[in-house]
Amino acid sequence: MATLYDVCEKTGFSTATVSRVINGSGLVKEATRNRVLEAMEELNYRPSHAARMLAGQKTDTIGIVLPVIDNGYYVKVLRGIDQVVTDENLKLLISFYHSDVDLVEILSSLGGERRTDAIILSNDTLIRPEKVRELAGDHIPIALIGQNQAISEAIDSVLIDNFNGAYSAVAHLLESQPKSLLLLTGPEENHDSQERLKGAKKALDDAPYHLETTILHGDFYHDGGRRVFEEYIKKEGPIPEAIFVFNDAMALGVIDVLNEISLNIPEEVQVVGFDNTEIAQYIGLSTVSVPMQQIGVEAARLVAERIKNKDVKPSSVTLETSLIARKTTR
Amino acid sequence: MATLYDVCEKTGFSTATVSRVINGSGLVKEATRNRVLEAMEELNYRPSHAARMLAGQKTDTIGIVLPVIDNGYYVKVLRGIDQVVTDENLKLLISFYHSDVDLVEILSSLGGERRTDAIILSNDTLIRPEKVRELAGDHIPIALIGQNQAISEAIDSVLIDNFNGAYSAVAHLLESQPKSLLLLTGPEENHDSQERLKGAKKALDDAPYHLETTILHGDFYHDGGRRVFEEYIKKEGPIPEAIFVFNDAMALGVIDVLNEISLNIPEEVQVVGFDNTEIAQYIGLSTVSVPMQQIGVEAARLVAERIKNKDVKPSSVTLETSLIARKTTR
DNA sequence: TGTATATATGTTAGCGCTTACATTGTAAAT
DNA sequence: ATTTACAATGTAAGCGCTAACATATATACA
Repeated sequence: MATLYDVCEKTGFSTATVSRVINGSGLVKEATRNRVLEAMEELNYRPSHAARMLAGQKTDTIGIVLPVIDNGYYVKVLRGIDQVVTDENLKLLISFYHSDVDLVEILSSLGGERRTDAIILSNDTLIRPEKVRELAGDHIPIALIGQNQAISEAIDSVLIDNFNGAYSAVAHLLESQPKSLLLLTGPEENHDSQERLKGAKKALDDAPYHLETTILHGDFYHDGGRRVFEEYIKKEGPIPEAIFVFNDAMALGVIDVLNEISLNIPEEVQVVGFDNTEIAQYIGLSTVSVPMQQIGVEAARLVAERIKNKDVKPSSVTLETSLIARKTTR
Repeated sequence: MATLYDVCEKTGFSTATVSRVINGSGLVKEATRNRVLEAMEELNYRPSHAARMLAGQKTDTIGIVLPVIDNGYYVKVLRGIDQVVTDENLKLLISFYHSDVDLVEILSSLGGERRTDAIILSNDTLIRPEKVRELAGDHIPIALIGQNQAISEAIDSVLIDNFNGAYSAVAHLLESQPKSLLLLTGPEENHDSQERLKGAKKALDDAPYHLETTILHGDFYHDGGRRVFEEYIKKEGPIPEAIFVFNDAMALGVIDVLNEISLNIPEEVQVVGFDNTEIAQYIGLSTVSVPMQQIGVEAARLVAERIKNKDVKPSSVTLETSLIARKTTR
């Protein structure tokens, strides 16, 4: 494996000069540059990333930590990140967290060991910002994806407008004046879910008439949503005329149940989800669209910018959500 | 940021000893180890990954290069890889390739610059194995995912049994003795598609009766499959009683068309796909299941093993596929 | 021709670890 | 008490770059 020294030897130039042509920094005579380039080519030379990292104190890579990715959601986020990572000529180090691995361990490995210049943290499990900083080594930029407002003030973050998304979902449902409404939320401690609930309630407050509404708590998973809904209709009897499910996965579960008991959608029951997943598109579920890829883009931009320009106050960008009316609502 | 020297200073031990406790290599007295550990803790010391890479000549990370990942397919592969990566205490560097980026550039950056100890290459775009080796730097283990046999002999690889998957798909279709069969393949130059075609033809050869069969070439995308099928039925008239589509995405397109012209599935037309994607599960598409996560696991194992033990002959593992009969076939 | 000013290149000291090899400590064997 | 054999620790030379600083060379201007 050829080193920079080999290039020096072959061309007769010093390490400084060769380094300059590699990095395009400093002045180098055209002829010199060419001879060096040529030698590099002939030797099939490639700079050692490790050495550059060590000497240059930067890694040219950003880390992303995601919950297990089955979700489909994060794939798009990843795409968005990749977009800017490619543009900025960075690399992407990815870590998943799940029961087996410790978030703490991941963060201190990516940040503390300086494997990455910045971290994008998609944080489902709540974690305090000071803790994040401490772990990651306190000097390295971090951006949070989809975290709550309180944390956002201390750390760069990209949020989605859960409130308005939910608001418009319920408003849409109310257009046809259903007599009863069911809200199937996510886990109670989940921030997205909380915000969506607020938005939904506000829409109810703003409604021109009062309607009976029930709130059920789910877990954001298909089967969980299905089960909760199933149990509810078994015990409580009357099926609501409109249902706002706080994510698409659970909405699919609800629709399964509805189909099984042969209720017509949207004639007898209307359903709106949240996320706009691929399956939602495919089966024509009315839902609130979340700009997943854009989330990735913004998060990556945030940290890429922060790498270049460290001490700026944390900023938080909130991305709009929008209702997509399809076949499960009228 | 504390360095190893700070730990030395604080404890009075030499770099060698401290390094030993960090790496658990060599003999260290229990008392010494404890004092060092303690000092590391107090200083909040974390070894610099860059320095270790440079000194130790290894990166503890493996690279994965994937085509744009929208696919859903690769998410699972990623999960599988993550599984072993977590076990083996490695990190994962991910690169996507698409029109914007050069596979050549990716490989020489991951391998040539020694950012990774090994590379897993999911190779849709054919590339010659010598080329891969050359680019990646010739010294670093590479595993191919889903490449063709010829290449597999020169490089570690994990394959899926396309032939038997397709065979059983067609065999399944033939059970109900349809009078006509349509094969909607992938791109003609695609290796998976070629193998599936072979398997399908063999099943036809082995069939107890002869039936009219048509072959159409698609592109593995939903819309492409839809279009090809639409054009076919417009021109050719008679709808086949059985259709084997070479992947689920296109199968979904076909089913859309079938629904639009109000044909009953599976009564009038049966459809089998390939891949067993999430949507296929959801809508009940009969299909051939590909053990995607397992592919990731095997690929990662292959390279992890190869990192430890370089000069072993390339091996190739082929994973079984299996037919899953659901609602689109009888 | 001398001096200032840019331009082009070289010298060298790290960056923070690992590891071969050298040294010292200590308990068992003679 | 001396040798022997490990066990425990230390010394120091890299690993392959970057970049501050020093130097040399070319061009401009007086």
